Amino acid sequence: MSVGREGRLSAWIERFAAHFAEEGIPLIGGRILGYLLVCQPTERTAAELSQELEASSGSISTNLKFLVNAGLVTKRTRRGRQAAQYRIDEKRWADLVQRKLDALVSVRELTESGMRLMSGDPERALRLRAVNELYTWLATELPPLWERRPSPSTR
Amino acid sequence: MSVGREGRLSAWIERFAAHFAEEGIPLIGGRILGYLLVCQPTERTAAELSQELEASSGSISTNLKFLVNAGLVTKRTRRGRQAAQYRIDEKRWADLVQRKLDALVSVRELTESGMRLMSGDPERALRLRAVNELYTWLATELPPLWERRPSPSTR
DNA sequence: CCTTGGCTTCGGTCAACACTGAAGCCATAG
DNA sequence: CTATGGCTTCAGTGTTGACCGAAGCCAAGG
Repeated sequence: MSVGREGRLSAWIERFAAHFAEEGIPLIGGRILGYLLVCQPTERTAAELSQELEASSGSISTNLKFLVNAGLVTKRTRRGRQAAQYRIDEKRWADLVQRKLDALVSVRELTESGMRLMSGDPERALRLRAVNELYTWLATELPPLWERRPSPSTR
Repeated sequence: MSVGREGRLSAWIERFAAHFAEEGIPLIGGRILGYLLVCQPTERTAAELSQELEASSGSISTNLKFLVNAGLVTKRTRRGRQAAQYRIDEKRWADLVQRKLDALVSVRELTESGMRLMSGDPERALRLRAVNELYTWLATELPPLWERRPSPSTR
C-alpha cells in the first residue's frame, strides 16, 4: 500500500512545521506555512485551512494573524461578504532569515557593553574578549554577505 | 546613589541571561554563563555559583550539567574531596554559533525534499522554489565563510 | 431589522518546563 | 566504620503558552 502524492506532501508539511516549531513558531503556524507553500490553487480561506489542517478556527485565526503580521502571508479581501483569501508571500521569507541573522549579530552589543564595564582590568576581560571578537567578526561579515544575496530568479 | 562596578556587572549578567533565555537557554544557565565570563578568579564551585546567583543547588547542578555537556563550561575535579571547579571555555563559544548557523542552513534539506515531491509540476513548485533558492544560497555561502573565521587572538 | 456566514476573541484545559528544596549518594577523613 | 561535605537526583509547584470551541461581532443580503 503506497502513500499518494498528497499523503507524502502532508508528511512533508508536518516535518516542515516540526522544524519551525523548534525555532518557536507554533506548530499550527508552521503547518499553515508549509501548506500555503505547496497548495494548489495558491490561495485559501481560513475555513479551508481549518479543515485541511484539522485545526480549530480559533487557532487558524490566531496563527494567520501572526503570519500576516510577520509579512509571510498576505490577506486578500473580496467584496460581497466573501471569505478572505490567504496566500504565502514567499519573497518575504528573506525577512525571516534576516531576523535570525540579526539576532545572532546583536549579541555583539551585549559583549561590547560588557567589555566597557571591564575596561581597566584587561586580565579579567580576557574571556569576554574572546567571545566579543567572535561576534565582532560576525557583525562585520554577515551584513555585507547578506546584501550580496541574489534576488530570486523569475520563473 | 550610584551603583558600583559589581552592581553594574550583575545587571549586565541579567541582560545577558535574558537574551539567551529568548533563544531557549534556561535563565539560570544564562546567568552561569554570564557570571563565569567575568568573575574573578575565573573558577567557581557549584556552591559558590548557587550563592552568587541566588539559585537553588538543584538548578545550578542541572544547568551546569547542561553547559558542561554543551562544552561551554569545563569541570575540573580535584583530589581530596574538594568541590569541583567550573570555568567557562570561551573557545567553545564558536560551537554555539555554529549550531545556530547549521540550524539555519539545514532548512535547505526540507525545501529540497519538498521540491523533489513537486517534480513534474513546476508551476505548483514556484513558491517553494523561491524559498529553496534562498536556503541554497545560504548553504553555499555560510559554511565557507565560517571556515575563514579568524582564530581568537592570544592576549 | 433580522438573518446568515465567517472571522475573531476569550475563557478554560492541557502539557511542557524551569525551578526549588529535601533526600540520596559518594568518596574521603577521622 | 561512621561522619562529613558536596554534588546530584527527584518529586512537587508554579508558570507559560498552544490549542480548542463556544460566544461574540460584523457586514451584506433578505
